[in-house]
Amino acid sequence: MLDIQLLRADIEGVAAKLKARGFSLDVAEFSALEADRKAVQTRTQELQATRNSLSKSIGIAKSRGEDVAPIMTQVAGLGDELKAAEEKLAYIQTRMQELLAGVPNLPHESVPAGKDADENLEVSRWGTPRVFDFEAKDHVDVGAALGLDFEAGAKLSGARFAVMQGGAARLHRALAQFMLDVHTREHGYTEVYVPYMVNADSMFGTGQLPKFEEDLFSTFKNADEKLYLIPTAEVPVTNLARGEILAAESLPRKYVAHTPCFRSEAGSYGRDTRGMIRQHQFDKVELVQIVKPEDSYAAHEELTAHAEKILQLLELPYRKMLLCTGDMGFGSAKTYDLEVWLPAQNTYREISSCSNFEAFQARRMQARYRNEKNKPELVHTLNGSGLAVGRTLVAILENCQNADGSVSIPPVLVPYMGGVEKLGS
RNA sequence: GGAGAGGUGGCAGAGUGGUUGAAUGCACCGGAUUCGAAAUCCGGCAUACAGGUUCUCCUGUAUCGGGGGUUCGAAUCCCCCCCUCUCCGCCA
Repeated sequence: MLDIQLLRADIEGVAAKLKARGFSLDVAEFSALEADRKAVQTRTQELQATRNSLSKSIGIAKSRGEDVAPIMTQVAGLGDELKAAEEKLAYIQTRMQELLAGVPNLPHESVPAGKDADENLEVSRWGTPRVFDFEAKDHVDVGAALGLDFEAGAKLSGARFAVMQGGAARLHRALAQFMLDVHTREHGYTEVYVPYMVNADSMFGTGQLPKFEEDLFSTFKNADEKLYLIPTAEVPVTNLARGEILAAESLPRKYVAHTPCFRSEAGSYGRDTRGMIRQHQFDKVELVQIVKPEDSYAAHEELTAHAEKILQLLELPYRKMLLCTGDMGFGSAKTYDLEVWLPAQNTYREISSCSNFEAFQARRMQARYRNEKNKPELVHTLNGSGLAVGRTLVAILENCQNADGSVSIPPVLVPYMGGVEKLGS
C-alpha cells in the first residue's frame, strides 16, 4: 500500500510512475473523494468535539447537583447531523482504503521502464549450458523412470498435480534439506515452520488480497471465516511482523522456511501444461528479510546472491534478470528473477524471484520498528525463492541426464542422497 | 466436546458509566548528583488520523482483543465473534 500522503501531495506524479508499470490510477475518483473527505472529516471532528465537551460538562454539572436539562437539549440537537457526518466519513474512508489497497507499488528508480517480460534486463549469466551428444529429453520423460508420475497426480487430484516415488521423491527431499542447510549455516537465516493456511488479514498484509483472491485456494474455517492456502511462505513468514513494533537491535530479521505452496493458476490455462513447471502444489524454500529502510537495497542484493549461491552449488547454469516496470509483481519496488537453463526447452526459466517491497507490505501490516529517535517507523520487507524446489528438480533431471536415461546427482547433494551418485539405470 | 478464568500502553498490572488516554511498577529517554559509575532525585515517555503550523509544536478526533448495540457520555453495561490460559474428556 502506498502512503496516502504521497497521493495527496503529488497525485499526478504518482499516476505517472504507476503508468510505467501499466497501472492506471483513477485520479478523478481519488481527488473527488479526497476533497469530500477533507470537508466531512473536519466537520465530523468538530461535531464530536462539541459533543464531547458538552457531555463532559454534564458530568461536572451533575456532580455539583445542578440541573443538566438545558445541556441535554443542546447536545441532543447535534445528534442527527453528527450521525450523518460519521456515516458519510466512514463511507468515504472505506472507499479510499479500497482504492488504495488496489494500487501497486511504485518502481524503484533503478528499475528499467518496459511493457512486459520482453523488456526485462539481463544482468548476468552464470555457467555454460551443456552441449549434449545425444538428444536431451525433457524432465517428464527423464523422470518417468525415476518415479515422477503425473498420471497418478491426475487420478488423485486432477491436472497440475504430481506424485513422486522412490528416487525422484528422495531427490526432491534432498534439495529442500540442502537449501535449508546452506541458508541457515552459511547465510545466517533462522529456520521457521509456519502454518500453511492463513487468515485474510495475513493475505492482505502481503498484498495477495483483496486483488488476487482468484489465484488462491481457500476453505472455510467456520460459517463466516475463510482460511487461505498459502501461495508462498512469504505470506506467513512476513506476517510474523504484522502489528509488531520491533526493537531496532532485532533487525535485520532473516528467515528461511520450507513449505508447500498452493496456487490456483487461474488464467494460465494452456501454459506449461506438461510437466512440473506449473503445478497447483509445489514446494519452495523461501527467504524473507525484515530490515531497516536504509538497508533494504543492500539486503536485496544480498538475498538475491543467497539464492544464486544454491544454483552455483548445484552447478546449474542460470541468468539473472532485472524485471522491468511492466513485469513486476503488485507489491514489488524492484525484482530480480533468476532463470535456470532448461535444455529441453532450450531456454532459461524462472526458478527464483527476489523482491524488495520497501514499506509497501509493512504499511499494510503495520510492521514497524523503533528508530534512532525512538519513534515507530515502517520496516522494509524482502523475499525471494531460495529456490523453488520442484523447478530445481526439473532443472537437475534435464541438465544432469545421461544418455542411458540415468541422472547424475550434483556432488553437493550426494550426502543428502545417502551417498547415491546416480539415479536410474 | 464439557466446565471455569481472562484478553488494558514496550512489559507487568490497577481501573465497573462522567474533567480516564487510562493509577502504579519495570523498561526506555533527558537532566541533577558523581572524578566516573551504581544508587537516589526531578522531568519526559502509546498509536493512527485530521486541521493549523513547518514547528520536530499546538489543537482536535479515534483507539483499552474484533464487530455491533444502549447512553448526552463506555475500558467500564448488553449482544455476537476471535484468541489465550486452567481442569476434565478425546487424540497424533
